[in-house]
Amino acid sequence: MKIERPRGTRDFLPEEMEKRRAVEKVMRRIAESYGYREVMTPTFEHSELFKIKSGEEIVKEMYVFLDKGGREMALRPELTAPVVRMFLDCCEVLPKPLRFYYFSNCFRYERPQRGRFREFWQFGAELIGSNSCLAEAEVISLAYEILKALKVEFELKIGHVGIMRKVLSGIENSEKIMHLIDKKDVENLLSEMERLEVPKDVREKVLMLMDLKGDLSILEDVKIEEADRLKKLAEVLEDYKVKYKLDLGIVRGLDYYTGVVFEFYSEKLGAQKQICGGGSYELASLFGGKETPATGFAIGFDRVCEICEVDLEKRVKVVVVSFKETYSKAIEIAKKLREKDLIVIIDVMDRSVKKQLSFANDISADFALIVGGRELEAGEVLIKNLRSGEQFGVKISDLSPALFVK
RNA sequence: GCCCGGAUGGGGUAGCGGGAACCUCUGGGACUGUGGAUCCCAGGCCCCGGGUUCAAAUCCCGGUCCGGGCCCCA
Repeated sequence: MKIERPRGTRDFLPEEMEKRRAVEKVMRRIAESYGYREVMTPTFEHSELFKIKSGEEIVKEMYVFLDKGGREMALRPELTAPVVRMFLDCCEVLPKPLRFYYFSNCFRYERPQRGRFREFWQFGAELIGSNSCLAEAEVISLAYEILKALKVEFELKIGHVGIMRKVLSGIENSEKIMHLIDKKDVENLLSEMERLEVPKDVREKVLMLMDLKGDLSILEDVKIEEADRLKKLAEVLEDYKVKYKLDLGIVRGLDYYTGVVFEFYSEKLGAQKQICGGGSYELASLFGGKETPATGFAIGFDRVCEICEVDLEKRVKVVVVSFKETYSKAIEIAKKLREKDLIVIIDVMDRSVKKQLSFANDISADFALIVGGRELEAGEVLIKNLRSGEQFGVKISDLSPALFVK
């Protein structure tokens, strides 16, 4: 019986890994250029951590298990909660603000489909300790620059939970309304507001705000304090040269969001269009720590990999071709060339010269270095350019990486 | 959790009640010191379990996995 890969997981072959690593490298470099430093948290946490953040129901969507001590654990379904937990465990006294980034795999027990897997990767950043719109703008700019550097085509939508919350303040059970607003489910929204006996002026305001989309000017007539915050944020984003679209219909029902919320979308994917999401939140006090404002985002790494373009690092690949009687010399030469940063591959199948060259061709090597007995007598080896077919002898003492330039 | 479609050598496909075929691939050889072409030899498959039938890759049921969508999306 063959053992199969678990549902919703993937194997990555070298070609794909090379792209993923290249993408990862771009993300890291940009995050670091903003002063963000990498952190890493455990693959699993007490399931309680995620329940506190997202509610009891998410247990259904998590990989939960009891450890041998009977503790209930969960494979992390996301990284914001663990990072905040880590912050409370050991970083509360570090100079604020803290700038962290992370890149790790996460696990969710969901029905897989395009762009959605049970094991997936998130790249994200959290700026902890500031609640200013300058902090929010920086975080948005970081996500924006990363996606731009990867040549992703996207749309950035920015909203603010405070505005809608203000309008709905005093209305009981407003989470459901917020949820329906986020879903853009107008029909059910109307009936729900009717059921909750929401005053007419509030209903009209909700519907009006929901449809407000566009640039700064849409906020002109919104006379709510929180709108001024969004306005200020928008102004700073102009300085960052970030192109965005305000959308007050983006809300999010969860209580820990405190202000700005934003989402990046790409039309190149299927049903799972969102490639990045984030916002300002206050989780520290939920987890039993001192109230601490923070802003962060998480990029769906797998989705971005599907639609982005990166330059792959090209290292010169050389196959050292040898004969039985020259094999030990070939190893010696291969060793030297590897130290000079070339990729050097040597036969381990006791193959004929023909097969070794054929193999070099199959793996798209750039050069073959033929270590032959006749040439060795003159202290030489042959370098063959596998693209052009050109071949010439060179003294072993003169072997330098410069000879292997495509 | 729900709906639709699918699963045939390592990869891509044909067959859709009665001989499992093709392309590619992998290893070796023709050619024992020179790759890409050609030819030869070898390797390996009907997703799993049950049922119908004289006979199942083929029809039926259940499961697993994949793809698309719904729900969800922290």
